[in-house]
Amino acid sequence: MAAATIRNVADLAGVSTATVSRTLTHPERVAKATRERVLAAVQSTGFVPNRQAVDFRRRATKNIVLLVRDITNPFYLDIYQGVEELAFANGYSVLMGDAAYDDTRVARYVDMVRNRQADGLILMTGWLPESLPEHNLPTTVIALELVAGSALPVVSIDNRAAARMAVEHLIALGHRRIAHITGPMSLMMSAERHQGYLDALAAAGIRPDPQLTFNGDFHLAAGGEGVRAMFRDGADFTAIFSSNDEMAVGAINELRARGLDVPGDISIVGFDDLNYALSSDPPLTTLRQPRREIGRRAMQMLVDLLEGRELRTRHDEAPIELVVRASTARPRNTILKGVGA
Amino acid sequence: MAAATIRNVADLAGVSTATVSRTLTHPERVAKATRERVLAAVQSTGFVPNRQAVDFRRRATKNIVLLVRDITNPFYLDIYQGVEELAFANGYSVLMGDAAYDDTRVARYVDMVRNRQADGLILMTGWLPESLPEHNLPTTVIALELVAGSALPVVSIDNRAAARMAVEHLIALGHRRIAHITGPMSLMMSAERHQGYLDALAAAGIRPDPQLTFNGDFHLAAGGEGVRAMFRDGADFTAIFSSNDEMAVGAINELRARGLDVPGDISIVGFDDLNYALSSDPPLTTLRQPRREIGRRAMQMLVDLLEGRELRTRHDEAPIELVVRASTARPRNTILKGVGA
DNA sequence: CTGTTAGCGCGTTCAT
DNA sequence: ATGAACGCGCTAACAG
Repeated sequence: MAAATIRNVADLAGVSTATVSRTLTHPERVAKATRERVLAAVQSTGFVPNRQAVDFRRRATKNIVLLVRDITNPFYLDIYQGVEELAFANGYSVLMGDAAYDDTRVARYVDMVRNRQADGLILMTGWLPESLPEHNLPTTVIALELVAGSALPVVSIDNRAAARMAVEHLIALGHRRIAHITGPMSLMMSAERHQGYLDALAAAGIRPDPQLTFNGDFHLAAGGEGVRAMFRDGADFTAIFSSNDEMAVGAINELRARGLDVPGDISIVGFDDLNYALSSDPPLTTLRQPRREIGRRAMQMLVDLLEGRELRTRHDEAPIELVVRASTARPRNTILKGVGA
Repeated sequence: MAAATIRNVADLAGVSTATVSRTLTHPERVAKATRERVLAAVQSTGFVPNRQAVDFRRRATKNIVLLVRDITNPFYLDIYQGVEELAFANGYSVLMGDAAYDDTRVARYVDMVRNRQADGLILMTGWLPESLPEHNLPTTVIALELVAGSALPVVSIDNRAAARMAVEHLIALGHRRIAHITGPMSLMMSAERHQGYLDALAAAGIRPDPQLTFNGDFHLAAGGEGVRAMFRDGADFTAIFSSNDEMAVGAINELRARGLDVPGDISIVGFDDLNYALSSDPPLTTLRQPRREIGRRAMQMLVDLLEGRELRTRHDEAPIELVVRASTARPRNTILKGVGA
């Protein structure tokens, strides 16, 4: 049962291959009678166009590459889902690539697009190898993981404003000694979140204490390390803003191990709203990113680009929401003087 | 800077396109002098073979589809990493598909292989639509999520033996009233794990109590539901074996909410060793699956199949390890009569 | 409206 | 050892 080709269909229907092709791609340009004859032949042969041949001829693959910084981060899953959803709706398939913090891997995935294995690229690495100037890139959209100094179209969130919102929540509860566990400072978003933290402090007239900033790496262990480091330095704080949920959980576990209560002794706000946030004990107050929606928008942007449509905007910003759960409360032993609630 | 074609190279080197092609694919069949001339021309034109044309000609795409049951499950991430690692090393790319528990989606991804968008398939759904008899499948390897009655090559673990190991650990600690929160019983692995649970009980001469089995669905909430249901039924137990970590965490949270201590009052063993297990409080005793290695092996098997090599085995079994952490301990108020430790 | 003709870019016979 | 010629399966330009 070798797959039927357009030739078989043409012979069976008594027409040329061109007519079969037309019937399938521009049915309105074919006489009704002919069309029906062709369709019947397609049916009876079980003909399915060879996608490889079609794509070769059209010089398009209908594949796109979604390149992420670190595939083991569950964070990307919902984004993938959003991307896949819109890709599917537009007839595209998604190739997921793992940059794994490695320049050569990024380069190879970019080459896949150049070599016509894919039509476009959604970049979520947060960086671009120096050897790859962006004007030399194929059709690309950046999602979420901003690349410093890039002029490529992007779908993101306002990290600075979001971080500020989180810290303002703590301030409104009455906290003034607030620590920040950051992400890797080489990533633009980490710097922006730290800036938002500083913004909130400044707006409340709180002088930032350098001892209360710990540079983490987004992994669980960094949360505990941060807490340990700050205690070792004799730091004094009643709340922590962690730049992601994973480190927040690490921090909670470390605090617990030291006999401290969350939020009784220390309040914690995370960032992301992963499953972690819900399954942790106590459930985490955190910033929810509309990940799936971000995936959708990025893919829509890429499709628009690929099909030559005008872009509504080159910098799309998705909304962030503060989800208040049980890991934040008023500080103990603090007399609130008309601050917020 | 239109991309150079083989024609340009041939002209520049003063040879035929056939010779250029040969130089690139079978260098030994070309005279040294000619070869060097061709290679120089390749250099100076910056020629890179058009992958689409090559693949079309060779009738291969160098893509494979990794189809998972539910993409939002972080469980698959490490497997993906292993698959991608070996794919990358062998010049393949990975298309990750989300079956989302939906027959038509499975069929669609299978069609992608049929339509030559990919060369092969790694199936991790745990089921196959009835409309897709497996003899009608493209080159396929099953990983981890066994399909009942399938004869396809597979990389998996011994779920039954692993579950037995977990329950024996509890028995060795002195537990005798042990509950089991299962996965969806429509999945073969859930049934196997339950069988392993029964095996361990039987070997220890413990009569299984139907009241102590709760059918979950692998989601966080099911853990809590299981605990609630068993308490409502007046069940009496000192330990729980949960068929995955996520439900184990759900169970812990529910027990805590009822003022019970883990492992003081109730011991819990999970399955998978996801991040959940480490980040939970207390850290979870669980069964570690070598996920990345499983991914590697499955991809190696698929590559072997695709390139016509002999398979070492059609049923590869990866080793499982019991990781003892802090969620299990001896039962309170129980006098151990020479049982294990 | 339909058929003929001409490739897309490459790998591979089959001669030489 | 090399080149001419062919074809993978399909679509698009051009006639008719």
